[in-house]
Amino acid sequence: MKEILEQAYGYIFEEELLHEIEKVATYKEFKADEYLIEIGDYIKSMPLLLEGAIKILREDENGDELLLYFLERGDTCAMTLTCCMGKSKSKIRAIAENDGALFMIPVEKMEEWLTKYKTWRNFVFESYSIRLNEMLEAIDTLAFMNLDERLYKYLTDKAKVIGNTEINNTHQQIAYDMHTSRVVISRLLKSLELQGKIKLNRNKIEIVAL
Amino acid sequence: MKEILEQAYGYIFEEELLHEIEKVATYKEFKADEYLIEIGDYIKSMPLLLEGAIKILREDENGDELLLYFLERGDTCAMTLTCCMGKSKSKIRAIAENDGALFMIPVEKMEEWLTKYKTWRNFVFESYSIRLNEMLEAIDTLAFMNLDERLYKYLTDKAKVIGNTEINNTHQQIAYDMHTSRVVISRLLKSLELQGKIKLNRNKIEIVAL
DNA sequence: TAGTTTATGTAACAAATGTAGCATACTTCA
DNA sequence: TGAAGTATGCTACATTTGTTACATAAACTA
Repeated sequence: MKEILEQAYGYIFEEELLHEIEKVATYKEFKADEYLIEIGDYIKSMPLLLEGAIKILREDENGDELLLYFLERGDTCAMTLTCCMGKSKSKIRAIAENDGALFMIPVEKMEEWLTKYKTWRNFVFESYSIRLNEMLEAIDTLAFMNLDERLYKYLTDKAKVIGNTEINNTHQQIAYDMHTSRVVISRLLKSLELQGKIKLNRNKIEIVAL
Repeated sequence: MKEILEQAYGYIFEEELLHEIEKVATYKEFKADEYLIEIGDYIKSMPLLLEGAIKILREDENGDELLLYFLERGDTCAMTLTCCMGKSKSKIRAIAENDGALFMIPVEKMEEWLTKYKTWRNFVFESYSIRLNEMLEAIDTLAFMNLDERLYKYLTDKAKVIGNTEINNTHQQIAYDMHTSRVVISRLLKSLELQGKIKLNRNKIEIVAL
C-alpha cells in the first residue's frame, strides 16, 4: 500500500503528508464497469485514484446520459470535493472504465490538510483547475463540434485513457455516452471507416492513426 | 468604498479580513459592454464583484462565441482563480452586462489569505463549487435541451440577472451569445411570442410570465 | 424629407441529426 | 445443429437547425 501511494503521489506530496494519508486512508479496489458513485449519493470521503480509469457521467431528468470526462491515476474528482465541502448530494455518476484502485480520504482530514500542507492545498486547487478545464472542453465539444468530430474525439480520448488503440465497445454503449442513438453512431462510424480513420469489427473499433 | 465592501461581503468575511481587503484592493468601475477580460490575457489579480453583472463567454478557433454564465454581486470568477494560481492565460472573455464596480485583489494576497482566514478559504472553495455547477448547467443545456428551450432559458436567466423582464437586445446579439444565427433566433422568438410567453418589439423582448 | 442604416420577418432550401423498421451476421447455448 | 439473443447495416423518412435571399419597417442623419 505504501509503495502504490509513493508511486502515484510520491512526487507531489511531502513525506509527512504521505504518512498521514497512509494512516487514515481506506484502500479500495474496483472492477471494470463498477458503479463507484451514483447520482444523489452523499459523499463522505474523497477519492484519490491510484490505478485504472473512471468515467464521469451526467444525467438529465429523463435518464439520458452524457460522458463528461475521464479520471486517471493521480486525479481526484473535483465534483466530489464540492460535494464533500458543501455536504450536498452528488450530481454525477462515476463508473469504472477498467479495473483499478483508489484511496478514500475522510472529509475532515481533507479540510485539515488544507491549512497544514501547502502541497495538499496546491493539489486540491490544481484538481479544481483541471476539472474546470475539462468541463470547458466538454462545452466546446458540445457547442462547436459536429457529431462526427465528437465521435472521433470520443474514440481517441478513450484510446488514450485505456492505453490501447483497440476499443471494445458496442455502438449502443457509445451512443449512451454521447447521448445519441445507436443508428447515428453506426452511420458515423461507417463513415469514419470509409475515411480510413478506423477499422470496424464486432465489439471492436480500431483507431488506425492516433 | 468601505460601505460598498461591507454591503457586498460584510456578512461573509470577518472584520480583520475586510480591513485587509480595504488596504490592498483596487476599486474599479466599469460601463456596460466594457471588455473586462479578453481571451489570452494574463491575470494578475482576482476580481470581487461589488455591483452589476458580468457575462462570461467562451470562444472557439473560428471566433464563434458561447455564453457560459453570468456573474453577480458577491461572485468572483473561478476561471480567474485557476489562471491566477496557475499563472496561465485566460480561456474566457468577460464583458460587462451593465454598469458596475469591482475590487481587484493581488494574487499574492489571495494565496496568503487562504491559510490565514477560514472565511476566505470557504469563499474560494464555494466559488469553485458554484462555478462548477454553473458549468454543469451549461452542459445540460447544450446536451439535453432544444434550441427553443435554450432560448427561453437564456431570456429568463438574463431577466433575473438584470432584474428586469424587459430585455433590450437585438436578435443578432442573442444569436452570438447562443452560437447560432439571427434567422434562427427570430424564428424561435416568433414562436415563443405565438405561445404567449414573450412580447416582441424592436430592440426589446418582454417576458410575459416569469 | 429623402436616403441610409439597422432590425426584423419570412420563404425556400440545405444539412445534420433522430427515428422506425427490418435484414443480416455473428455468438451463445441448449 | 438450430434457436435465441446480440450487434451491425441499411433504407426511408421526420425533425431540428442552419443558410441564402429578399422584403419590410423603424430609426437615424444629412
